[in-house]
Amino acid sequence: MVETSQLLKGVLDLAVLAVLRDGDGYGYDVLRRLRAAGLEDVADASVYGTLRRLYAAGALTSYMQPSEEGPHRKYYGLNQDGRELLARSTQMWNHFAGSMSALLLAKEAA
Amino acid sequence: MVETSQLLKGVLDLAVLAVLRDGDGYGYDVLRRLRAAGLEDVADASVYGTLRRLYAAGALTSYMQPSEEGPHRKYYGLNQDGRELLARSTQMWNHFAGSMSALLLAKEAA
DNA sequence: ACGTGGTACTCCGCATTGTGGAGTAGTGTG
DNA sequence: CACACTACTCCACAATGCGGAGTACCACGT
Repeated sequence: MVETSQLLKGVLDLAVLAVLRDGDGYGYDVLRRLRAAGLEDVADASVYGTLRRLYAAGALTSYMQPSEEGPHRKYYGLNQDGRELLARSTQMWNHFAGSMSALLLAKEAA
Repeated sequence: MVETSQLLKGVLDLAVLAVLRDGDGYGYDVLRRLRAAGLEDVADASVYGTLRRLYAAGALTSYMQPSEEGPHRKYYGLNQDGRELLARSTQMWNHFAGSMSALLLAKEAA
C-alpha cells in the first residue's frame, strides 16, 4: 500500500526524460543516475521498458555504441518530441505534486 | 503518456487518507474534496474502490448514515492503523516528490 | 405523470505499467 | 574456472485507476 513501485507509475517516464535531458544515456547508466537522484527502488527492467516505450512513442533517438568495459550499449537521447513531452509532463507533475503537498499540509494550516 | 490517471497510481490512497484526516467522509464527498484540492481528474469509481480497499486493509472504520438529500451514505473514517499508514505514506511521498523535483530542476542548477 | 439532473453507490472488464526471474553475453579478477 | 559487474531482453504477473452500465433515491420543471 503506497509502495514506491506504485508511486512510480507514470512518473518513471518523466524521471527518465529528465535524466536524458542532461545528456544521452544507455539503460544501465540511466538506472544509476535515477538511483543517485534518490529513486533507489527503481528496478532495471522498468527502466529498460520505459526507454523502449518512449522510443516507440517517438520521443527518443537511439544508437548503438561499443564499450570497452562490457557489452554494447544502446544509447538514447531526447529529440524535439521528447523535449516537448518533458516540458508538458513537468507542468503536469508540478500541478499534481503541488496539489498533493497542499493536501498533506492542510491540517497544519488550519 | 504521463497522464494524470497514471500519476495517481499509488498516490490516491495517500490523497484519500489525507482528506479523511480532516474529518469523516463518504465516497461522493471525498471525491468532491479531492477535486477541490486540485485533483480534478479523479474518477468516481477510483475513489469508491480506494475506500473499499483501505477499509479491507483495516485502515478505515465505516458506518452508514441516512441522508435527506438522496440515498444513504457510507461514511469512512481513519482509525489508528489509518493514521499510521498516513504518516508513513506521507514520509514516502515527501522523499519521492523531493527527489523528483530536484531531478527536474537539476539542469537549471547546473 | 414524466423526464431530467444531481446524489450515492456497486460491479465488471480493460489497459497501463512496474517487477521479479530467467536467460544471454562480454569483460576483468581472484 | 568461478564469480562479479556490466548490459540488455523477454515473459508472466500483480496492482490499480477508469469507463460503462446498472440501481436507487430525491427534487424540480413541464
